[in-house]
Amino acid sequence: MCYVKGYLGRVRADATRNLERVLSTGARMLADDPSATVAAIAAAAGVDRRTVYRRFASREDLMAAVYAARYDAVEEVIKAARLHEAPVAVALHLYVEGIIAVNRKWPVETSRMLREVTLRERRRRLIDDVDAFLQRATDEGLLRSDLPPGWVATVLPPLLEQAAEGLSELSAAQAADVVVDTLLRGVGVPRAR
Amino acid sequence: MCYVKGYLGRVRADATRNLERVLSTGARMLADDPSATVAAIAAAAGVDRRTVYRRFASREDLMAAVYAARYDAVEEVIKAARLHEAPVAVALHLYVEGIIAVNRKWPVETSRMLREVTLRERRRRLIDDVDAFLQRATDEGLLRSDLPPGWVATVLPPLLEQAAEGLSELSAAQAADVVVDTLLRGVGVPRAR
DNA sequence: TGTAACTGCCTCATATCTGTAGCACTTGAT
DNA sequence: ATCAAGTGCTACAGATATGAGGCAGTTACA
Repeated sequence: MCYVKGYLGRVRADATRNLERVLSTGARMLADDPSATVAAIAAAAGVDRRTVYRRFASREDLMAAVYAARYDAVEEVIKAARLHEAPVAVALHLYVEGIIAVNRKWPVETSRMLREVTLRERRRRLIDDVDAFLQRATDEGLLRSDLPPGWVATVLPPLLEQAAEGLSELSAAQAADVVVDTLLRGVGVPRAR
Repeated sequence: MCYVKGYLGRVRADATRNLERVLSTGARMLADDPSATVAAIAAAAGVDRRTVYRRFASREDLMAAVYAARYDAVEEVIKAARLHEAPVAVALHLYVEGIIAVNRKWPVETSRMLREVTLRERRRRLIDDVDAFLQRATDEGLLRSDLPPGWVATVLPPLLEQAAEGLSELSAAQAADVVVDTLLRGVGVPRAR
């Protein structure tokens, strides 16, 4: 169990700052190498290893906190994009732009399963939300309906991941333009028919 | 140094069979979890851990052999697709289908850097080959030229990876149809203009 | 059938990572 | 200024992974 949750007393400002540093640095390190040691993460965050263990009960717990931080951001993006009510074209663009930003801030790979049940449920819900949106986008005529089921849902996450790091010189909004454009229209030159 | 390389004496048939089992099983295991232990790989291959170490000088050496096996397959695909001479549309389809098959047989993630210099050079050369091909495809009017440089090259590998495992009920050729179609034309419904 | 190659199993040393403990010290809030 | 919260440092035990040695037993090939 993470020490931060449930802690209701007074917390010093530098303590929370250190904690955020550990979280964001940990996200970067774990994204780069999922088997990064706690010592390496602590060193990169400019913090003693012991300090990490004072905040997080275990390495697994730290990872869970990183995942949770990412899921927080993703849920906010989905909420802001109003995936199940906004016009599909608008929602898609908002979602793409938001997730690219999230991928840059929390670049962790969440596909690797984690023991914590609540996290897996959150992940499942997020996937379901996006699936439902893509279904709606198909029903409303934005997306093609002649593709293998789940193909767009499968392709979208890695696409957003590549956009986050591959289009690093572009802002999230600009990168979203590229992604949505190439996703919908493809990278091929339209041929006269 | 891998024991197999440079070994010129007589080799028993079951020995080479065991070696192939270790390689392919290792590829699957390492793809699933890059930090899979040698013991786990050996157990999954139905072989003693000691046997693995008799063939490969170290864990790193085993990984290098797996990478090399994948690169062998990729190079063969590139050669068969005649990336720098065949008509771009044909070459693209052959390449996509071939790499999907390779991804299914050798699902290892090669993006993680390895110490061995020769492997990095091979990787570099493969990337350069594909880059050159994509440039030719753009010059010849198959691919759009108004996209950020390198965007297609960035997107293609993860796309082929997802196709290999996401479209598992399709053959490599059928999956290639889907990939090429959605890559060139996109997943959006073409709008009247 | 005999021989050489190969394997499985048990063991061992070494290294590394995890998680915990105690103590001196610094820093922030009041 | 004082006190409590928080940190850095050193050290330690336990677990686990890496390689390597030895030996009996088995299997392919002549």
